[in-house]
Amino acid sequence: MFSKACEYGIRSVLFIAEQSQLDKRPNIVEIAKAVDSPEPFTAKICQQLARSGIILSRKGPNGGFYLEKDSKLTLAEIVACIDGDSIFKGCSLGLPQCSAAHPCPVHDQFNDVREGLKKMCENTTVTQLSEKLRKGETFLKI
Amino acid sequence: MFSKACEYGIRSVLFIAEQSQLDKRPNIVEIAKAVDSPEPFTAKICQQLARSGIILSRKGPNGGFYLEKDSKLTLAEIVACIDGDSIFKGCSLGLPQCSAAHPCPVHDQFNDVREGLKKMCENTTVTQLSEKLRKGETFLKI
DNA sequence: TTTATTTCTGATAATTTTATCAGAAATAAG
DNA sequence: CTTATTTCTGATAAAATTATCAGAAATAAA
Repeated sequence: MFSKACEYGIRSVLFIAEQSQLDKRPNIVEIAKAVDSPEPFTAKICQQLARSGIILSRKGPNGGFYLEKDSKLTLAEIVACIDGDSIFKGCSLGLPQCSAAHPCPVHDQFNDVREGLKKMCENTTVTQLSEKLRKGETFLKI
Repeated sequence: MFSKACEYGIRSVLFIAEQSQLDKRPNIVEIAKAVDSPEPFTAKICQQLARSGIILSRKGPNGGFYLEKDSKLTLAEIVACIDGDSIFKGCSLGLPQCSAAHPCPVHDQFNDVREGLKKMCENTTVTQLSEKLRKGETFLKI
């Protein structure tokens, strides 16, 4: 459903969010270890997210990645930053011109699924998810 | 959401279904033209589908691809044949062990979406979709 | 001001997916 | 039986994604 980059990206942001709540600023080594992802690739992804302002970063000693204190970040924003919004918008059969007026054969069927996915991603906040993580109710690796 | 191969595969099968209803047996050249896909790549995909018994094929003059007369083929079977069932089953964050007992942070949220997608694909038949296509209510290219 | 630490940047490599090609195997039709 | 047509098979090429690496830029701390 998502690219590997996006999977690593979401996992990384959730870990960063959890650590931010504890006033920590994990670096790439810690992040990659925590979410069990390849370190240099994860670095690329975090840099992309930081460049887009999705997460914040600080260079130098004791630096790392972190989130704004009252971040309202949603899953949808992370996905759109890494994979683009074709998963929310694009035609399931890859037709360049697919719309209600000129629908592909599965347009109606997939519209519901897609709309459900979109709404869910827009309504799910990172804070909300990292809270469960902190409580040990959910897991980021293995 | 789906791979290019799967998109081409679904489009091809829908065209084959439509033509089968008219007692025709389109060959690869006709299929690729009708669904606007690269011919050799489409051939590979149709061969894979034929090998799996999803569609039928006949070699030689006047040969091509076709469907059983009373085929109950669903979208789910095509997708599973080409992309596998990870879209229906796998963890959205790519964790190898993700379950209700050991859930990833988005397990519950995505379970609903995934379940909706699965049900829809299992309940949508190719015949049903090709019927609309035949009536000109839906389109396979551009 | 120097040093250690860390993100950031650009180049490169490996793998997977997408796409192409040539020729063998099968088969219907003449 | 021969020929033309078509699927089928295996090899190969191109592009995209995934992954790695080396060094520059920034910055906190000594």
